[in-house]
Amino acid sequence: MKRVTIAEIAERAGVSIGAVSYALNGRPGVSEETRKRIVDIADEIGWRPSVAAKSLSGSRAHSVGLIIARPADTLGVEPFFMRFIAGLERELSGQRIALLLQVVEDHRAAIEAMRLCWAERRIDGIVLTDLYAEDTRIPVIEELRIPAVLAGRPRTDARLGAVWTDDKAAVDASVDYLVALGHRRIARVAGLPALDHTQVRIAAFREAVLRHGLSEPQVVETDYTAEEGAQATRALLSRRDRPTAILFDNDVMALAAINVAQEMGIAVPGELSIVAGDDSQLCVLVRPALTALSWDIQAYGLHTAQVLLDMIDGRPPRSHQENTARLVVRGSTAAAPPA
Amino acid sequence: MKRVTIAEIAERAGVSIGAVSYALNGRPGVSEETRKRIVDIADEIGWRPSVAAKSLSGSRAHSVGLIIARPADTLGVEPFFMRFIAGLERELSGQRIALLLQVVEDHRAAIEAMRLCWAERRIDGIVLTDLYAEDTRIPVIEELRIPAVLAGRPRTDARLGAVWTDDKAAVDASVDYLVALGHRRIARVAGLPALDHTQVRIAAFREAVLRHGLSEPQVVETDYTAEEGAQATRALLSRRDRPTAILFDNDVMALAAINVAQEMGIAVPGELSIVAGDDSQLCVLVRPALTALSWDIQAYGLHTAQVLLDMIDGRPPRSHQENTARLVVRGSTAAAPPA
DNA sequence: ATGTACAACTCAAGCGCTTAAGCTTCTGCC
DNA sequence: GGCAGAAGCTTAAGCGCTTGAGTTGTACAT
Repeated sequence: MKRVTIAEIAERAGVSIGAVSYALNGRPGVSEETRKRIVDIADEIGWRPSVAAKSLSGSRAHSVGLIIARPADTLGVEPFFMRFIAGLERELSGQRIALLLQVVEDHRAAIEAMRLCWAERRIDGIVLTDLYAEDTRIPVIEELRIPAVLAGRPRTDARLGAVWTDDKAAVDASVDYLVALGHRRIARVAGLPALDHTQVRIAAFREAVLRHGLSEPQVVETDYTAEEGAQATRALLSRRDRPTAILFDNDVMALAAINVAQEMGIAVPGELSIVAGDDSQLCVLVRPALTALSWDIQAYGLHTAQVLLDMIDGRPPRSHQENTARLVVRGSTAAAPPA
Repeated sequence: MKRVTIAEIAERAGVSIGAVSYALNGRPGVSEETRKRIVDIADEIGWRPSVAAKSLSGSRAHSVGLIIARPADTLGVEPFFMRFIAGLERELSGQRIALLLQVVEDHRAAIEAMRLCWAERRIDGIVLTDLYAEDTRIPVIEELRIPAVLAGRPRTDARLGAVWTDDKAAVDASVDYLVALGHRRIARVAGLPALDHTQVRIAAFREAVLRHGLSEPQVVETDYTAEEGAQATRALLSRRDRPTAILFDNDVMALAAINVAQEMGIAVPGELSIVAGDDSQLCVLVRPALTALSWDIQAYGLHTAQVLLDMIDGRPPRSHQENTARLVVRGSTAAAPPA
């Protein structure tokens, strides 16, 4: 099966292969008439550019990398990534850019993978997720000068694109809502402390609680798993002055908390209100349905891809802010129990 | 930033670039001594092959494609894909093969994406998931002669690899178990009827029910969503001779069923036993915890990649059978209520 | 008539690697 | 001594495309 190349198009059109290249790439150098003839022939014989040849001469790989650094078994539970990827794709596929996915264990492995992909000229740019407050990947990105976009808060110290959402506002809204319901003892079960947004949210939570003049804010840090979520909840609910409302950093832990409360004979939402940090189908399916912070992850992916592609095209890095998550109220929150 | 090429290695080693190529690819044509010298220099200056150049000359793209054909919003819920991908990766990354992921709406779009990727020489092979009984992608794969592996039952009509699991045995085990618990009216809420394994499982279910001499098997087909799962459950439970046990084709629908039963005042597992078709963290987190068919999806991905890579290397397509899913018994199943 | 400018091409080098074919040595053997 | 054969290289032609420099042809001003 012989490959169809521009040489064949050139021959059929009776022009040089250079002219064909100009024509097919929409650059000046050929008359509109010739261009049309060439494009028609290309369509007719079903020509497609060889990415390898394009990359080799044009120095563009026509792919971007997404390197997810998480232990494999915690991945399945997160509905986040598939949605995010679907969003990325929506932008990338239109521009004929491929998405190179890698799943690795940790940041060390991610850095190695990044270096390799870049050295092999497999990718033109990279999407960084799960940003740490101190992220070892960033210096490497800078050193290698890889176009990169952060799925998270922009950094002042780096010439990187960023797509982010106002975590502080979302936390504020949740706390305000619970306070309005009469809650005075509100706790937070946070995710991985190393993650940048975990810190932001914790800070926002502290501030909001103090702003309302409530008692000393209680925060427990976890690794996002159901196990640690349950454990944290158990600890909080065992205290004498147990909270009447808890904010969780994702949905899985919030769900685990419902079970813990049931175990301990604490009614949800009668005696305990629960707010989940991520919204997913899970929140709707469970009983009581979980009040959750909801936002458009697919749009997040889409915009992330847009910012990255802009950078690859040489435009300056942008910083795009997504809409703030909305609090979707369901059955897991109610007025605080009478003191 | 100049790229490090084999030309530089050749210069440093005082040999021709041809010799370097032979040396680095472990082919005969250079002495062991020279080879070592070349490899050392390559390591020292941090040389990495340009995939583009390799592809262009060697006619291998060093990537495989995974084109997921599903509407984006149903993707998030499925823990399947992330696990599967993690498994694929475990094999691919070791061999420096990249995974090209695409998410498209339907099979028509998937075919288009396949054709394009192949024409552009972006991929060496492809993984097919979500096989339909009549799958329009297969003729295209055959026409283009793309090395491909089916994540599903082997087809006799195609020279394709396959990695699969014995769905019939798994369904049999579930039915046997329920019958042993005394259930005589068992129903099934199946997934998408177009999917090949849905048909296999339905057939297995019918056969098992009849084998046990039970009443006419009841099967409802759905699209896997919680909504249709709930609706199907509601219909089944509204019948005069309502089932005392229902098998679901995934976990989300089983969960929806728990809610429906609660709505209708039917106790789970007291009056109704529920078995979920997929196992995920969901099953453990919900109350009652769901009895489910559990299997190693990551291994499934791993083996799928192995079979595909073998084919790409020119070995004949293999058909590998995974371990049959085990029934993990949790709180959602119990002895049948007394007649 | 001559020069200038520009559009529309052609040419050929080059991207980084593979690989068949050719060229030197060196060894072994009759 | 002479020759086959092999080991260990080098050479150069690709792979399919881009792109800067060069060429031709036409229109228009001088």
